[in-house]
Amino acid sequence: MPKATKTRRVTKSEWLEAGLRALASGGILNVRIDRLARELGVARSGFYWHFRNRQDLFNQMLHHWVHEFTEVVAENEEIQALPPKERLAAIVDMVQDFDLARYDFAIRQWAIVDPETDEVARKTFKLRVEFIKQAFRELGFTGDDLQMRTHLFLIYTGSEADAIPELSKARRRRMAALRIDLLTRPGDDGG
Amino acid sequence: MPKATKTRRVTKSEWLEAGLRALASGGILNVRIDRLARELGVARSGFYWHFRNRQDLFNQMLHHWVHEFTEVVAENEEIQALPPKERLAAIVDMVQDFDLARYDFAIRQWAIVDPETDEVARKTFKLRVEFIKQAFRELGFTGDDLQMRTHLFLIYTGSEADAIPELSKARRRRMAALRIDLLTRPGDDGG
DNA sequence: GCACTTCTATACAGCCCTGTACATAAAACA
DNA sequence: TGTTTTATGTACAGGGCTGTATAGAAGTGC
Repeated sequence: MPKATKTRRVTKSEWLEAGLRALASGGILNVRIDRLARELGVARSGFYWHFRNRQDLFNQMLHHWVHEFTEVVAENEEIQALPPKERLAAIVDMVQDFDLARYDFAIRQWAIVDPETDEVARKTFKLRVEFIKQAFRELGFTGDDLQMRTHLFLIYTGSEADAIPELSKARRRRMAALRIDLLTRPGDDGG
Repeated sequence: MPKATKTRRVTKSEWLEAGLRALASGGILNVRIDRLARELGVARSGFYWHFRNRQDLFNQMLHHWVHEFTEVVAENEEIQALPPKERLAAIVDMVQDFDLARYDFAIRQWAIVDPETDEVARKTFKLRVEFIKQAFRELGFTGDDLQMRTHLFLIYTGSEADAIPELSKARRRRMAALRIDLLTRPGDDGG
């Protein structure tokens, strides 16, 4: 029988995850070390063993966010191999299933205030744009039409969870299918 | 020649506007009375003459946000009189011209943390949904298709300024026209 | 000019939060 | 078992921010 430890121990990952939770629910200003410590049930001192200071945690949270989309979606070979329309549908599914947009909101707001975050966020969003644009390009869209469909897809997919939280999963799925149909429908010019 | 006043005077509106600016750029936690005072070039004491406390300012900021959309769009008789597709285009223009979505981001994040704000924000977003849905309904859409188009329009229109800030005004206009064309295009079933 | 209202500066008490120091406990490894 | 690594609790200094008290300055009406 394992003896119950007297003093709780918290790993670096736990601090990072607690920070990310705080970021998602209240923005970067809500990420306060003493509150994370209270939430984790320990004193703050352990935090400074894992991180130099608060800014260090911020940097690592940003880094985590940058790599999440890349690793889960952009470098996912199964998704890459799908034909474009199915690829878009798969991305919508993954964003929903893994809640991949849960920090986007807070990051955007953080970027307004912090230039370094702004630069990193811009690059990351640009990467997403290129990734989605490629799918629509393969479907034959070009120019403003291509750009418009890409933005419409991305903005919706990235904001749905926050903007429409009360939808049933079934209806969400039906509407996602309809949405992808509409977004991939040829234009008036027959292109 | 008007004598230069020695001590600057700040109206209630100025405090409110400064608070809203702080809200837009850093979320509700960024709204700090001493910072507003510094920005306005006065001491904090005047604030407490106009507002009971910080929460009182918060309430009035929320109230301001609620009424902005209603007064500028929903109660605008000229817009109401337009045929549905032109009405949607006019709303897109107004959101852009008056930057009507500038607090939406921050309000959504605020609502995550504060139940009262959540309730008010839900009602306000619901009002917008009903307003836009009416236009798509007049265009003949129903059911999931109606809901899908309404959400797609609203989420995009409400997030564009934050998500795609670097677009030229001309291109933004061209893409808005294309977008409305796509969103109002009949479905596969010919309806 | 004089009272009255409106707003301001200054000062204070108090809480929240960060970062550092340091002694100590628990786990990992020898 | 003893040593090293990995955390932990407690304590302290200091800045940030809120709300209150109070006296005074600037506009407003008479």
